[in-house]
Amino acid sequence: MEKRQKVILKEAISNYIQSAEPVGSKLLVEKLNFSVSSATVRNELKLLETLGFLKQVYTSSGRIPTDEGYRWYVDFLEGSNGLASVAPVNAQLEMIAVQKVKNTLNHVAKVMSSLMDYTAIVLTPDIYKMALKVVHMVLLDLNKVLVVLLNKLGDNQEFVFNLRQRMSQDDLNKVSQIITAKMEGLPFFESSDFVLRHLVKEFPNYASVFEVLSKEVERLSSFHKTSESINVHGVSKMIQLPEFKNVEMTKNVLTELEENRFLTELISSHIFGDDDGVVIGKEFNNEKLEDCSLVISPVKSGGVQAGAIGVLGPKRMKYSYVIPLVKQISDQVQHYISDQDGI
Amino acid sequence: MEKRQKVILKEAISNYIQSAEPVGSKLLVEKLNFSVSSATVRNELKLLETLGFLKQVYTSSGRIPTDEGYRWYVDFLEGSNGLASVAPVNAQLEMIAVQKVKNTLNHVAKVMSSLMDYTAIVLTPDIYKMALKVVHMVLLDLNKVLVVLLNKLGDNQEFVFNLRQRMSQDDLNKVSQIITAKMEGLPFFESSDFVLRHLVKEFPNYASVFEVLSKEVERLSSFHKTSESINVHGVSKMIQLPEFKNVEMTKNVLTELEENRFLTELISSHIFGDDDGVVIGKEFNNEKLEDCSLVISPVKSGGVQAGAIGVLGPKRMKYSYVIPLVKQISDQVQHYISDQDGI
DNA sequence: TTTAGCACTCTGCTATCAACAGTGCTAATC
DNA sequence: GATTAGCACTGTTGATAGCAGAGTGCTAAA
Repeated sequence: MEKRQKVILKEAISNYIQSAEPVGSKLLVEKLNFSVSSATVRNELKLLETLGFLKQVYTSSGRIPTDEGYRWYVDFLEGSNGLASVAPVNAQLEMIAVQKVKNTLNHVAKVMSSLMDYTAIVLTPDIYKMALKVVHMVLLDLNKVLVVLLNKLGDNQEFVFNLRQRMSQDDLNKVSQIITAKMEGLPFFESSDFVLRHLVKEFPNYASVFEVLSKEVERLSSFHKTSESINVHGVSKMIQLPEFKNVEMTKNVLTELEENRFLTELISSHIFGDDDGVVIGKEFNNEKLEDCSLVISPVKSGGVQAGAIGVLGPKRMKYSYVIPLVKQISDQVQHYISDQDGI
Repeated sequence: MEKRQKVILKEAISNYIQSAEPVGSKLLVEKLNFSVSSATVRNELKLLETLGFLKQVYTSSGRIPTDEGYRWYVDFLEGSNGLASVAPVNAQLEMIAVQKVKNTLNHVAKVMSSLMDYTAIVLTPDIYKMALKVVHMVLLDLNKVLVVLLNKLGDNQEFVFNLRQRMSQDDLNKVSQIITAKMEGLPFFESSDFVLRHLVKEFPNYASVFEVLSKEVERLSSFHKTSESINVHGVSKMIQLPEFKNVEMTKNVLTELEENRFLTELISSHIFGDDDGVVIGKEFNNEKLEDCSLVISPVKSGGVQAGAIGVLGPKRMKYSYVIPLVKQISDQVQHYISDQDGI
């Protein structure tokens, strides 16, 4: 592609992103201060159409970008330094200090959604894959035990279960030590089934606790697997955008946001891949989201996956703003999380 | 109002609820197997319109209910035994056993939304008003402390804070005992500021912990006050209903569901009132919700407020199904919660 | 009190038309 | 060979009109 074509394509796409109106040759000549006529631009546009970057809404309408067009645009922005640098958003993020990672990320999503008209998404840590650091068990009530799992990330997670027989806090301390010794470094929910069964035999006097705990963890796992680990903010602003006049599309997108299994898996898988973290239209491989785009950035802390933040909007998204914003915020959050854990 | 008028009004409203189409005199005669002509029904309809229960969409269209009409209808259903009895929904609710109340209620909302096309809302317990039973503090890390608040309801809530100086678990146990002794029965977040300041003087050797804790609680309070205590399921199904063709209305409702302060307060206040738990259209005193209705039922456990479940839908809601359903489910949940706490 | 009959009103759909934005093509020009 | 002016052509959009249909309100009779 020649330089002029690139300039025209870029201008056409960024114009459409702004106006949501198909752009024509005349407008482009004006915007670009070109010394060529609209007819020349028309020829170029036609070429860009055969290349698959632009399309017409109807015969002899102006052009709008195809998915491939957006993809080229995003790659172009990322290649050249077309991405605006975004000022840190300290002010609103400051209150996030000491918090559980999950709460922190949810708050971040709220702040982020206030900075644009799209939907902010956070994926909170996958507790199943987290390496255990230490287990604490606290006797809350006569027979109610709070289990606190502290992972290597410095983040904690709790759940409660009922004992069948009375135990003292001292006993629970011993049990906690036993479990910690066996499971340190392992992902708790994935390994506990095997380990606990083993412990039942090894420590017959605590067999009852291990059995109950084992069953409880199993039950919790199946419950957690079906429950949300995704959090969403700013839907109401997004659906005011012109593309959401289409009720069918709106319905589809909201459905995917509510029954979030697809998005959860997509984001999870993208976190570990090494792509640019932008998914455009058909790249979702999901009809319900084919009019949308998603910008994702993982949040790590001390080399461990702490979660991810992302932005879902129409394909006609202000990539030049959103991409650096998401990166900026994920960087900041990473610092906050690392700081508070002293890693 | 005479009997025939009541029959006509009831039939008109329930018909509109089913069809979403204005109902006319001819249709009513058919449906009711009346031995009178459509002209007679027309006269009655006119009367019902002057009484304020029905209105026309335009001159000489069929009738649709006014807010007052819906109100009459709901009161009528509740007065007569027009409310269908709903079979218990044990199957899906069984997995909720030992869980924190918050998780339980969220799960219930999901199940409930699967039973209809409206939005299920749950309000989780207001931690600010809960009477404290006991405080546990657990040393998680070198300087990280997990605070566990157990309330009279048997429900627990945790938060984490960082110590300024090293302390042993033994010290923390003492501190926990001191706080528990002072604050038992009080609402923790509302009282802790005052109590903790006092403890700083009373126990100089623990002054530092009490100070840090005090600041932390203050920070957490302001954070929690702005955070959600509401949870929502089934929006995507609801917006497929014909009333949500109107984009403006959809936008309004989604906004209120996202920035849920209004709904949160409304539901909270209704929990303690002694009305029937149905809010219709203008009764919201909120323009954004004036095309909606809300059915709420509180969830109590051992005399204490544990939260609330509700259903938000269009005014044209299947009250005869939703009202008993919500009550049925809230009863069931109440039993589950009470059972698990052994109260 | 009820009803048949009729004029009247407003919607919702379809067709038609003009304005217009923008294209594609051709032939002329640099 | 690249560029451009000119023009015919295409499809959208918005306004307007016409028409069938559903449903009412009113009147006069039963």
